[in-house]
Amino acid sequence: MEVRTRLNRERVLLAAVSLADGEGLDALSMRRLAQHLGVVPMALYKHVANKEQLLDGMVEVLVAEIDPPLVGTDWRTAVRARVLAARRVLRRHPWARPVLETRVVVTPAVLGYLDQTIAMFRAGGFSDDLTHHVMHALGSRAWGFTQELFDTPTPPPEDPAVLVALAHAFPNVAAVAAASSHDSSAVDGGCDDQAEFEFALDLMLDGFARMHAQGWTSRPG
Amino acid sequence: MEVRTRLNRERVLLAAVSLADGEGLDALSMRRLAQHLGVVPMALYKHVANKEQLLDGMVEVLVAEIDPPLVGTDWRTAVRARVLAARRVLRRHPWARPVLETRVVVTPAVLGYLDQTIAMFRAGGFSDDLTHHVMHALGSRAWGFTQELFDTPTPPPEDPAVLVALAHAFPNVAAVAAASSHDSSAVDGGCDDQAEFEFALDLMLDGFARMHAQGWTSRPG
DNA sequence: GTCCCGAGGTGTACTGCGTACACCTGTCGT
DNA sequence: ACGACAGGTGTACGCAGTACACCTCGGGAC
Repeated sequence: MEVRTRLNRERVLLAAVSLADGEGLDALSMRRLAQHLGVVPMALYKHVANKEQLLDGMVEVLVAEIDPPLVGTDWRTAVRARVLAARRVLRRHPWARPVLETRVVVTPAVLGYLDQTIAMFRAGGFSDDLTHHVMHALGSRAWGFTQELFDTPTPPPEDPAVLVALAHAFPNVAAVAAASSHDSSAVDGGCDDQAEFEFALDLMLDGFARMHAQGWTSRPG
Repeated sequence: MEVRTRLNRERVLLAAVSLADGEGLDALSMRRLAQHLGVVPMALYKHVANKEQLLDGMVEVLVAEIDPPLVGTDWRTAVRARVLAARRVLRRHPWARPVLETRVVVTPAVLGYLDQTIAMFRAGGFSDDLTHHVMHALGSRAWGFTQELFDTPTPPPEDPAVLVALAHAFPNVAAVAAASSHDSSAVDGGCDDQAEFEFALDLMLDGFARMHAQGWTSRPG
């Protein structure tokens, strides 16, 4: 179509991100990506080794979008802000979660992010031992997402009779679901993801603070 | 080969589980599954609607393997035991985590599991409100797994020079990794997944207990 | 005993995927 | 002016999931 500037790794990665943003992860095939770039599929392989490395590269782009760490605050504020910053990025790019979940090699960009997060705990006086456990406990929450029990929160069935039957078969689920839809923060019977996320995050941060204060050690001698 | 008994949904699901157990999730294609059953691929579609529902069915099989809930104990013991029971099942079936992560509809089997777990909190006197938040906070941990930051714990590079360079570039990661490999519970420089899991689980259960004791409510009025 | 009907198994075919491999082409250092 | 080589091309292969038309039995109704 237009004047086709030379391809390069960055152009490929940005196009991939934009395609995944716009049309979803399923639409991101090497073929479709090439088409978007006005190029033949195999041309991409001159810039990324394979699809796996394309996805790795997309994660690089992602990480670069996360706001830089706060400086000059206590560990808790810093960690909380950083995690929520990561979360904002992930929410802008819905494809990011499944992609992160399936990464298998740790790229330097990812290592850099982890390093900065770890640095916050260490700067806050956490022992390396405790920091290690704490990072594991955070798990994917350090990226700003949680694996929910299920993605779609039980699409309400058309037939009210079905709903009644469900409520009968699973009374506890029903009761709790009812409680959550009375919640003021919820929009329409669903629940507020952000509030749930922060609830759990603060729960963990509280726990971390307490253990830190008590001089916790993995060797309970 | 042998006398081919009639196919049915259960035989298909069990064969799928066994194939995934033995050869990994990647090897589980409709074609290969059919082959294992001595049948043509399209025959499977008489018993499951499509691959997605095959995977849903495999989760049913999984859930059925989880030990039944303890009765007559406090909520904390019951929840802890149940989650660890789920974890044992998941560890027997490495394919289960990625499959659970990608499920999109909630089948009755899954709802049943959730219902039982929710019941434990409610029986322990948790408000429906708190129970709701607590279940979200548990997230995938209720299934006995956590999304780790990355799967393979940084395969140690052959070249020691690379390792030194990495340690230089990411000093905090390096320090914490070093601390974890001194840990007695770790085997060979890696870290003990089970210990990390229980650490985080107990952290959350502690938090839950504290909030419950304080009569926590989502309306901080 | 005959017949038919429907559940269950078959065969063929389509689209789309990732990517190997051989090839062409335009640019730049000499 | 030329050769090398980075970057774009074309063709092809194997594997996926699955639509659709077909065949084949085994068992109930008469």
